[in-house]
Amino acid sequence: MRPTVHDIAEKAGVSLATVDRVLNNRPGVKPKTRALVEDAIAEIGYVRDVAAANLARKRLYRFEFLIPDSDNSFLDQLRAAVHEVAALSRVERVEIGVREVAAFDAQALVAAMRKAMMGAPDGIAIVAIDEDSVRAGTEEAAEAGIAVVTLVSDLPGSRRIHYAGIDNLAAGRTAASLLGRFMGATGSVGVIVGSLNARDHRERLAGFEQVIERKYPEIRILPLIEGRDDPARVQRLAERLLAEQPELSGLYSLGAGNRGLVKALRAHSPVRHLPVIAHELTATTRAALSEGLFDAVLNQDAGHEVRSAVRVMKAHADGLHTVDAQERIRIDIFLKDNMPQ
Amino acid sequence: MRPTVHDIAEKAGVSLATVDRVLNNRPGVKPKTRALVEDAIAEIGYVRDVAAANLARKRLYRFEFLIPDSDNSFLDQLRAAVHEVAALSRVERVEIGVREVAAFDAQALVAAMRKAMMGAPDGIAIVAIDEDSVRAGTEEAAEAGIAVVTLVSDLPGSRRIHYAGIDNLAAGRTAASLLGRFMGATGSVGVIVGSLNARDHRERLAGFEQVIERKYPEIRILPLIEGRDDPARVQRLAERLLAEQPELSGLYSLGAGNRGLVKALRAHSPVRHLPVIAHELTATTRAALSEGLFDAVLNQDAGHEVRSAVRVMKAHADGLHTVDAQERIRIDIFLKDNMPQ
DNA sequence: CTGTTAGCGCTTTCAG
DNA sequence: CTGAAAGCGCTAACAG
Repeated sequence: MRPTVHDIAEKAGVSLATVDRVLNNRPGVKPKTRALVEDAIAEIGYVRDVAAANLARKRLYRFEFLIPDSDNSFLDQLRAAVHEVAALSRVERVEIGVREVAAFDAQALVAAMRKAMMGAPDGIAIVAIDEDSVRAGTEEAAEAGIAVVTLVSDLPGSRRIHYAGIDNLAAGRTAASLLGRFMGATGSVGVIVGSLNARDHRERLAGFEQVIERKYPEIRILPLIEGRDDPARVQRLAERLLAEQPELSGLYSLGAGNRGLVKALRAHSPVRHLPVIAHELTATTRAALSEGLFDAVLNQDAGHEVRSAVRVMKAHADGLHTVDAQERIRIDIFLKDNMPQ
Repeated sequence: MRPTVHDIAEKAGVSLATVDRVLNNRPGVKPKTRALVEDAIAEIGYVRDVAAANLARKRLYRFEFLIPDSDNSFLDQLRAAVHEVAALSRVERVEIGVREVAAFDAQALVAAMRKAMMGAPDGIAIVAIDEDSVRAGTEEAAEAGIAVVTLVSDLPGSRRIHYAGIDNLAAGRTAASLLGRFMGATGSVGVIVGSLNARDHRERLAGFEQVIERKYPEIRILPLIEGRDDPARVQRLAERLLAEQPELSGLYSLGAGNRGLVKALRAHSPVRHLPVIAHELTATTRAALSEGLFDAVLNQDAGHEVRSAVRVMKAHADGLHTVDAQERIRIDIFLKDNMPQ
């Protein structure tokens, strides 16, 4: 049997209460006694039974998820994932709140963070916006002992305890590497971004350019198209591109709004096939893969991200460690042939 | 507060003991009383606190992992993953045993299963061999109330409760799809298998052939090379292939023993680059990717597989459900540009 | 500063 | 067939 608090108490010749005080380093223990207990703990190789502790403590973990209110499929998945985890988690003493926040609005995000902090939760998960006001908000939370986890888009240089999302630089590099090959290492490639204010989009672009320049010097990157993740706008701009750039021989859509792109391509595809790589496996991109309109889709699994965020915040609350490999969010590469289901 | 057994007892007008008997459907309760309690449970929306139950019960989950004794990097990873999980799990009341089994030997596997069953564990994880004797062994275990999970290689048509591994057919298709493009949809492709007695290898091959035939009719598949997952043998056969097949324009290594392949390619690569796709991200394949000798590596994450197997067996033991999406093992596609770390 | 005691939600003897 | 009571490993008043 694993040693228990009773064993420590006996070995150290003190009461359970004192052991508990030392274990949870609460004040009111004479240094000498403390040392006595600590020695016993070490010698005996005690590990706390977190489940029993939580039971006695009636511990309830409370986390707040702040999700942008943008209307795109990936965020729908993210929201769905949060709600699913929330439902399942009630059984495990975790209570998850979800708040919608105006998208791409640092002020709104910080305001939402402050509001969330009022409830003194154990942790807050945010889709970060890369601005100093948000860093300051994170700092405030950290100061108040509230763990902040960034989701999907990171906030380097802040006191967030974890980033649950993919390496967007690597994603951009991967897209370039695949697309370069699909294009036969030559021709002109169009790049559709959402907004360069979003850090994840900037990073994808940087990674993409890096590899195209180094590895495919014969490929020319056409002037960027900013689709603002808006299907209608993306469609209009893509149609224009397809019409006006006869030498176009590849397309990388690194943001959202792919519904518009697919419409434009569908009208165009009878003319000639164009290698296309996009992000996030949604109903739209999935269909495009099946039809052969898209050649690859890079994906981040929203479910994994949310579960990982919860695991990390919970471990943090318990002062426990996490398995790094388990928390690394992968860049999934989907082709027509390995789509799930 | 969530309703507890006390609430049920009160509502049904019975004692805790009776509630417990009903909850764990143990005998010795008058049908009428049982119904009374069941109604109360339903009405009140009770969900058992598994942690508290386990504490009271001093529950200990015991699982046995039967791992082939082959000497290859992937199995090393798998073994390492089992030991890592074993170490971490002691804290969570799960005790994991590991036994080595002669590789590719159905008899040995069944014998090991029987031996493992003697200890009456809650579950056994096996790297299945696709033979009826193993199905029978699984049946025996199921009969004895021991859950069997297949790891890495599945055993369809058996009573295993779960398969923790990738879809090897899809993996083969994916390899074909990528390699076909990398080869420019034309030329001759060599395929190195481990052994066609292994179901996972057979399936990868089938998926590969399927896509090459349908999608790349111009590509010719050369006669199979059986490397038996043995580096030395793979090297010899690969060297011969490279020397004797001047029209060779692509290579798919779907088994292990890639160390030998890399040596052969390294000697060959100054001559001309050959698109190569292999399986499992190990030190060898990782280096080959970096060097540009391999173009892509399809991977299954041994850590995920083991953790998933444990989660599923544990949930089964508790009569709980699992999140399908979480337990699906993905086919990771690694290029030079998205290798982790 | 330290110890006693009564639980947390559930299971399990042991009587009746 | 049913119930009372003790206890799993830990925490939290409340006394001293």
